[in-house]
Amino acid sequence: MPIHGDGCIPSECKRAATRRTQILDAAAECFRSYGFHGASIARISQLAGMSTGHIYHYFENKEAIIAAIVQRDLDHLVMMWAELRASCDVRETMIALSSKGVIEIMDTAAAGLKLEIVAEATRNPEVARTVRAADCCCMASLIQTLRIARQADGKHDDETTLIEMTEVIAAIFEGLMVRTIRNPTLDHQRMAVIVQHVMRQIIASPDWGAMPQDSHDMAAKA
Amino acid sequence: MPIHGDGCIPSECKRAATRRTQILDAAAECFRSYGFHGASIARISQLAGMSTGHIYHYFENKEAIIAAIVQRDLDHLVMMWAELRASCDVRETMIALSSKGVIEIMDTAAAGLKLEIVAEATRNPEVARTVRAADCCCMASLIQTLRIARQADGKHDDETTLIEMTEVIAAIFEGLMVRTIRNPTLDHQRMAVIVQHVMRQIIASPDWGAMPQDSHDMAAKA
DNA sequence: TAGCATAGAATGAACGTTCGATCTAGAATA
DNA sequence: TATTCTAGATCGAACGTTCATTCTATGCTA
Repeated sequence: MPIHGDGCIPSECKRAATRRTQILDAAAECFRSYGFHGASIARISQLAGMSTGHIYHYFENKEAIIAAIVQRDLDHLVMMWAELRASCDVRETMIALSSKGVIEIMDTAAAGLKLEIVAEATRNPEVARTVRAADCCCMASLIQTLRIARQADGKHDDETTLIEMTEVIAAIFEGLMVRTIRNPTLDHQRMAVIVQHVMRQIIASPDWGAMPQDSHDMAAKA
Repeated sequence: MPIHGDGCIPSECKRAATRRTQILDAAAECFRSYGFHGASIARISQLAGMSTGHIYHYFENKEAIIAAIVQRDLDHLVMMWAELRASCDVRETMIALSSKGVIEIMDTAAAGLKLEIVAEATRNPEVARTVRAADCCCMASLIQTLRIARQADGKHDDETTLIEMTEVIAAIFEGLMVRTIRNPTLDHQRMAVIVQHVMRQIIASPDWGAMPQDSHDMAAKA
């Protein structure tokens, strides 16, 4: 059993943690370059600077490495949203940070791994569960933040409106991740400005409960 | 050489086309279920109802099958946009069709393959080229459509504004594709209504040239 | 009979994983 | 302090499997 129990000396734990991080960094890079299934343990171990067999001291199998990468990536996301929610002037912070968020989400290398994860979620139930759990956390944070921002405008919405607004915001951000790959000529700075504008619009918009609940358009036929 | 030249009899061509379609359908299904690299020729051939070796009569190798799948998927997309542009009452058609578009893009099975393709585009240059060429066509269609829709409102925008609005619209659609995977509880019909609303807002919004060209916010630090 | 369609076995490379051998650093002992 | 002991860290070869691709043989059709 490579996983250390209670009796481990701190220095040993630290070494193990370092090794694990090494492996995950190498794996992330390989997954980015070759995809989850295209990346081999041989390549990962080579990039991590250790033998192939040694990988199995820290991870049960390749699936476990994928799971750990997904978890680590999503943990980072959840933490970011928690920080935003902890800010004092939520409304302006939200608008200001949205620019930073756009620049970050449009980073091509990072986008590659994120999309790999989402694609994997459509076929790997365990990855799907992890992704959805993290999404719940992030969305809850964002909903809470939006609620406070809108309350600063004297608006008191029902939960549904907040959820829907949050979903649109999330869709724009995650959509930009896809856009930057489909269209690499996209001006990131300009998109950041536009998203700020859209955020202001959404924060200032009237309660979406007023929107028609059903439509008699072409969607009904589908 | 398995690729047939000019001298082929129509019935043979038809047979070959049918076989090719069979293979592509099976491959699409396998790529959806296992990913590009996780899907084996053995599985594809089994689902297509033929031997593994026979696949190579119609495609040079696995890469060629991937390329053909990507091409076919994108051709369909390009055709859809061309149809929209050919419509007479462009503005209302655009708004009405956006609902249908939302429902279609939120189909989980189809989303899986589309995301697989985008993820592959981040690491496979040939797939990237195909994806970007198709995106150019689609976006040009959408820009032209938006121009006509806004002209119906008496608005005459410069190219940059149209491009930017189009990118935001595209981001929302492609973002919803990701959202429906991250959050399967999302109400598709409701999202269709909301997107219609957003489309109306964008078509009616003033020229985005008025928006500040640069921002002195946190994005500048990045 | 000529030529294409098809099957399925054969091939060699690459894969994930296992395993026994070696190394190393610190604890225990003398 | 010098020596021995020991457990985890590390290696790299080996295993069985699966992969993409090729090859050969057989059927079918015109």
